[in-house]
Amino acid sequence: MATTEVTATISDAEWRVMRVVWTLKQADSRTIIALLEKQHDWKAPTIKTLIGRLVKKGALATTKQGRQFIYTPQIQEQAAMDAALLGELNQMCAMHRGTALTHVVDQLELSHADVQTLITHLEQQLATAPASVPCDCLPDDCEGSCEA
Amino acid sequence: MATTEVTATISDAEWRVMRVVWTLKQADSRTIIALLEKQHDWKAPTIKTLIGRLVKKGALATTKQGRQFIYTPQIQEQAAMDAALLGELNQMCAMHRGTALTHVVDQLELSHADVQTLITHLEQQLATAPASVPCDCLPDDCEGSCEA
DNA sequence: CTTTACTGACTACAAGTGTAATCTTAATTT
DNA sequence: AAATTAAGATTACACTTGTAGTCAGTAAAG
Repeated sequence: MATTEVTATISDAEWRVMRVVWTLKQADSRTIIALLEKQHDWKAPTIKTLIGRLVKKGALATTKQGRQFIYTPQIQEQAAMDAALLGELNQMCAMHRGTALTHVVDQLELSHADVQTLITHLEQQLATAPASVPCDCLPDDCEGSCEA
Repeated sequence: MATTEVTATISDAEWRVMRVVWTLKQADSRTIIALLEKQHDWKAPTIKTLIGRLVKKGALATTKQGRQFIYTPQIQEQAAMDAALLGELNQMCAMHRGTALTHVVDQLELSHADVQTLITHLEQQLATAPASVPCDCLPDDCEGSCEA
């Protein structure tokens, strides 16, 4: 099956490559390399390696076009972002996620529309939000307050 | 200097160890190992290795207590969470961060108080929020719409 | 005092990652 | 046709990470 494989694990450096391909929708290696050489001080072979790994991982597809390849993203940017973020949060203490989000929101510059959307979604959650979310760092439930 | 070293890079597996020590405030290896063996199917030596790496990285401090060590976190949990999350977001396209946050918020269970706090902070941002946040995936500014 | 058991140290090892050089083949230029 | 260039493939290599075995020393038990 695997209708939508969001599974591919993309490393930090590879993420940079994906970002330009996502933005361009599709690109040949010459273009990718030119753009990334400007952003980082990466050598061309470094970028080639990253592209190759992304193809092997299934994150980029290739279409032979004459002598070269055209690379196309095989995973959606937004889906990858959502998954990465959620994965990160889910490995942290549940009790502190809310505070982390608040701190992060304070540090980010979000558009007016995004802030508005967030508020709307949060207000909808208010009704059903639990009074508290317990710490889930220990196997049994010490409620985050069992002293050693 | 280095008054507050939030720099230490903590891997996924190491994060699990930190979570129990953060929650217990301090612990000896016996306790850490007992708890983690219950959560994962890790062998004791695996956990010992992780503890050792965290000590080397400066994320845990040791206090000799008789034959054993007492391990104490050297970085704050909330600060580490904030930094990890912000770091993750900052390596993603600025234009899509807001949407990612919305999606993530929809998937998380946050406490009533946390949701309320988030709303408050977001409402404060509304006033100064820019109309839009441009894509920053390309070196020059193609506004996320330059076709290949 | 000797044996046992547990703690921490050392060693191991494959996979992933960041970074890059070199090689090969095919195309472009002279 | 020969020489140069460029694209992708192959190879390299150190460091991190996940996972774990083994060893050594000291304290506890007999």
